[in-house]
Amino acid sequence: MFGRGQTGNTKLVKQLNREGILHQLKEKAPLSRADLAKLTELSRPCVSALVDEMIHEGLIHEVGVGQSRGGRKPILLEYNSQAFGVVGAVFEGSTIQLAIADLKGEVRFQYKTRFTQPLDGEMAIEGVERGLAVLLEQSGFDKSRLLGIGLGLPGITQRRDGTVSYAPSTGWMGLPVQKEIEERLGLPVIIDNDVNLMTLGEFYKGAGVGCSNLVFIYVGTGIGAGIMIDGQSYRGAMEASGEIGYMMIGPIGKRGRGEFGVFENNYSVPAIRKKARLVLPDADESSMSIMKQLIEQAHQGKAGARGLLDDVYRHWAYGIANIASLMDPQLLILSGEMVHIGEEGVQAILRLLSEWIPFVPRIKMASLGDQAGIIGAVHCALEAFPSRLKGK
Amino acid sequence: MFGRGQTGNTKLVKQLNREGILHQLKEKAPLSRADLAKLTELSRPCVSALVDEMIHEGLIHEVGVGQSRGGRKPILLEYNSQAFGVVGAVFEGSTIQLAIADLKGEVRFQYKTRFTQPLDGEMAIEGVERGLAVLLEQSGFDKSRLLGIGLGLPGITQRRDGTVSYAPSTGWMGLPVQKEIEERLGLPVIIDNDVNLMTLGEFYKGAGVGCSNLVFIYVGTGIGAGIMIDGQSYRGAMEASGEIGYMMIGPIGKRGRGEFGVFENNYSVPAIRKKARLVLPDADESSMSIMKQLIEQAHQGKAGARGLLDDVYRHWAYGIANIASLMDPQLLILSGEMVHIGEEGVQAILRLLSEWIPFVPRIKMASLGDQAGIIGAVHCALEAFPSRLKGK
DNA sequence: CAGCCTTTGTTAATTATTTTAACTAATGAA
DNA sequence: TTCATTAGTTAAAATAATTAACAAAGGCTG
Repeated sequence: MFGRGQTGNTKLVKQLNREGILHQLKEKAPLSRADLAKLTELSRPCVSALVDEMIHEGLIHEVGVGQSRGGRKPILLEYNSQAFGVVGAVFEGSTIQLAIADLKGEVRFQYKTRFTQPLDGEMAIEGVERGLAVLLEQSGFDKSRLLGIGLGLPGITQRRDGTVSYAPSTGWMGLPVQKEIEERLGLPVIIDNDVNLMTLGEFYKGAGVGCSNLVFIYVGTGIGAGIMIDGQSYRGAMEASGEIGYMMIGPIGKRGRGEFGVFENNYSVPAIRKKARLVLPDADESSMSIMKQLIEQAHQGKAGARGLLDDVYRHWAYGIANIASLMDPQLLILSGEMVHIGEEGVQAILRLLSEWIPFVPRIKMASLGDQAGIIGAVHCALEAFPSRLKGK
Repeated sequence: MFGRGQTGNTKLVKQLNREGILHQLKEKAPLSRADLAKLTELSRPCVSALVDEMIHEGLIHEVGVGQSRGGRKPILLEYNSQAFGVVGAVFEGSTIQLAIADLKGEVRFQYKTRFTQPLDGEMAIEGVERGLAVLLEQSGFDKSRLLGIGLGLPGITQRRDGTVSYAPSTGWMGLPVQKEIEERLGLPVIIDNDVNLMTLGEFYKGAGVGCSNLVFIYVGTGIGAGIMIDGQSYRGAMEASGEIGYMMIGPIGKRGRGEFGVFENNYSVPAIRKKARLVLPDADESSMSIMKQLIEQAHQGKAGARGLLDDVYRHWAYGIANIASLMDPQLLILSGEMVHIGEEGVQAILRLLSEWIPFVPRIKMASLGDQAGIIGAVHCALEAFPSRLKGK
């Protein structure tokens, strides 16, 4: 039934049932006690007792009465998502994003700093400290109501010991980020890879809502993926899953051992930009999306742009085909630079896929933009520091 | 704690605890009641009660007393793995393999038929019926003690409805295998893809023992993979995971839509054999392992063989690199034709991998040979039809 | 608008299961 | 022989769910 030989006692049942009730309330509020009894398949007295207990603890609120369905009017209940809060934080290049969210994961207050230089470890940690202070002050949120911090950063993170184990781009390897920040801020911290958190964000609040089995692909400075299996983030044996920048796609060339991956060297944004320079000497070197430029120029009939565009679609499709054939996900979410290829680009990729693989997955664009990471960070904290432990 | 909002009552706790006790006994028998109390973190009276109940039901046996550890001698208990049995069955090309195993998954009786022609659906079903009859007669095993049948077949199987959804090689698409056999034999049936079952076999009894996070790769007539995540078989959204024969590795060429995959077309056994014919005109066309031949000839200094061998290693390594970068498995198990490459071949592949990816997974050869499938089938049945439900 | 049926929610008794504490049994070592 | 130790059991207490009965509140019908 549950596997892994875990045992339990009546306390476990109670916790399970409390969780069951909260779970329903988070998804389908407002609900009456009677509704909850039906949904959880618990008896009405049991639901009443647990609900009353949780109302006492402040986890649930009564929010008025509902319409009668031919009898006594139901007393509607809602999850008191304001009882506690969590912090989400994301480091990215030279910026730090911070947010305070409620227990539903809705971001209430947000803050962003941009530094003039790429963050080093010390700056980053100090940045979070100062950012949180500002956020608490401006919002008037009480720090004692914060359950913890979910923190996203580039590179491979070891969630267990809270360190960064591999990060060629930032040089933070070996940094004990979690411990440092926990000591400085006096709040529990959970760290995770930035792409994993974007995946979590899209899963809970974006294009992946309602889908328990998906792969999220991000193309930016690097290329990475996040995996949700059975509603749970899959991080791999050494927390290094989703490092698809290392897939063997495109020319292999010569490269230092253990540096950047082949796929990334050929089809990340910087790589495409470099190729574009050869094909489009008059290309816009601004921060404008390289894919938008390519598409525009291809529409104008420029053969070089058309050729490169097709090449990029083809190789991205290789990556997707590899992922789909191995994992058979319910849904694939495209993000980062990929969102700029539009419906036309997706169709081009789907056309290629249908030539190669028998089961073509559903493909959607990411819907949260650059908020995905911070929203994911918030949910990461909610997963790691559930409020129910507070009540006895 | 458990997620997914499931609820329960005291019955659930009891079942959980019974499972916990059985789980320990399956792994570490013989154990005393006191040992079990420590291992399961249940109280001694509780363990005693549950154990006595299961002894009554015939699930557990007392097997004498053990050495005293400074006090009263413990009464040793063992899981009564002979209480019931399961059947494993595998269809492969023109052969049917059948086995009866005990509750530990140890194969007790085995049977194999070879037909002169490739199996069609009707032949296969009749073959299982007759084979089981023979097996029951020869072994004297009582059919009423069989919990069910685990059945492996090539192609993509839908475990839910028990049909074959995709099988270009056998033409069994749409066949309601499960229902047919259940009706004919009066035993519950669970079906699964053959490579998934081999994976399960290696996981429970072979190279993957003790590793909860692995990918199994099979190269034979086709190329396929099986995935274990967190001790559970991962089958994907449409039960089509592990179809790595469709990875984009090697020349793409022209091919009918939705036929065989690119990787498979280039680096499966038939594909390699075809290439070998060009390089080695005097090659042995017998059933001898093509990799053994290649390696032998390469050792004799034949450049053509050496070149093809390196090419095969390189492209298999591409596949492995793709899998490892996406999934970060704890262990990779090589099987089928791959087991013939030996330590030397594995080293060659590992050397390539370490050039391309930062985290090279542990690699092992499959250890069960052609028994992997049938052993997996047996465990598949054990997972699907647990005996504990029998007792009340 | 009175009576009745329905839905919501609570109360009290019952049931299932675990735990705690105390006890018996068996054994090796001093 | 005695004592400390480990194994296993018994009886009472504790926890939490369910069942059955009831109270509260509202709509509908004649």
